[in-house]
Amino acid sequence: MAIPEAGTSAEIVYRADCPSRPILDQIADKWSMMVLAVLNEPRRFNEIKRRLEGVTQRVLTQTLRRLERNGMIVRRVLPTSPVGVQYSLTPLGESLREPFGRLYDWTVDNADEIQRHQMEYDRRDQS
Amino acid sequence: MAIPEAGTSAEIVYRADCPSRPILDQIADKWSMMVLAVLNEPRRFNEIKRRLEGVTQRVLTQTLRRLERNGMIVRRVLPTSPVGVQYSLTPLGESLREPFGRLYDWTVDNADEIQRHQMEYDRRDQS
DNA sequence: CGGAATCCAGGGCGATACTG
DNA sequence: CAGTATCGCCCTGGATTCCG
Repeated sequence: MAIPEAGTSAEIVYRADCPSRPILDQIADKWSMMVLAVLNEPRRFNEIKRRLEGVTQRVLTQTLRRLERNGMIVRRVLPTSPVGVQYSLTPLGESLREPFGRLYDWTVDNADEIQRHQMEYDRRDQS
Repeated sequence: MAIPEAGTSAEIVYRADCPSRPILDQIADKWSMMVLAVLNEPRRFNEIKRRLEGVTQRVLTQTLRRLERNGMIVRRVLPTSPVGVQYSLTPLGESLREPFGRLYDWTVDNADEIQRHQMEYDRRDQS
C-alpha cells in the first residue's frame, strides 16, 4: 500500500497539509459511498432516495451537492413537467467506485468477525 | 466491484439492514484510516499522536477504543515506569489497510482535479 | 417532483484540569 | 505517560413546512 512511508519508518507523519485530509473529509462518509454505488446508471432524485433506505431528503440533497461540487456527479435538469433532475457519474466519480467497492467488499467479508469482537469487548468491560 | 447488484439494475437498493451499514459507520472516518496507516508497526499513544498532526488526545483515545472494540488493534500495557501503552494491528486490522490504502492512493492521485472542480463550482454559484 | 427554509434537540469535539 | 472528567459551543441531522 502506498500510504506515505518515508525511507525510514520513523518518519511516517500525517501532516495537517497532506492533500488527502480535505478529500477524506469530503468523501469518507457512508452516504457518499452508497450514492456512488447506486449511480451505476443515471438516476433521479427520488429514485436515489428510494434506493438508499433510511436517508433523509435533506441529507441526500447535501450529499449530492457535495459530490457535485467535487466533480464526481453531474446534475441535469430534465425539461419535463413537473421538472425532473437527473444525476449521473462523471469519469472521476466512476473511478472512485473501484476503491469504494474494495472497502465495501471488505466490510461484507468481515462483518461477522467484527461483530464477534464487539460483543466480546462489551462483555469483558461490562458497564 | 461487488456492490450488491441484483439481476436487474432496477433492484439495487441499499437496505437499512445491510451488514455494511454499521461497519461503515465505525470505520469510514479519516482518523481510523490514519491510525491504521501509522500502525505499520506497534506504537505508543503519544507516538501515534505526534504522527497524526492535528488530532486531539480525546479524539485519538476514542478512535483507538473503537478500533480496539472492533478487533482491529490490540492495546497492551507495558510494565514500565511510568506506564506505557502499546498499540498494534491485529490480522483483521492489517487486512483493512489494503482497501484503505487504495482509497488513500485515489485521494492523492485525484486531489488536484477535485480541487479544480471545487473552485469552479464555487465560482459559478458565487454566494 | 425536487428541492429550500426554518426550527430544534443531541452529541461531537475542543479546551482545560486532574490522576495513577 | 496515558489517559479520565467536566464544561460549553457548534454543527449535524431529523421533522416539518412551503415553493416553482
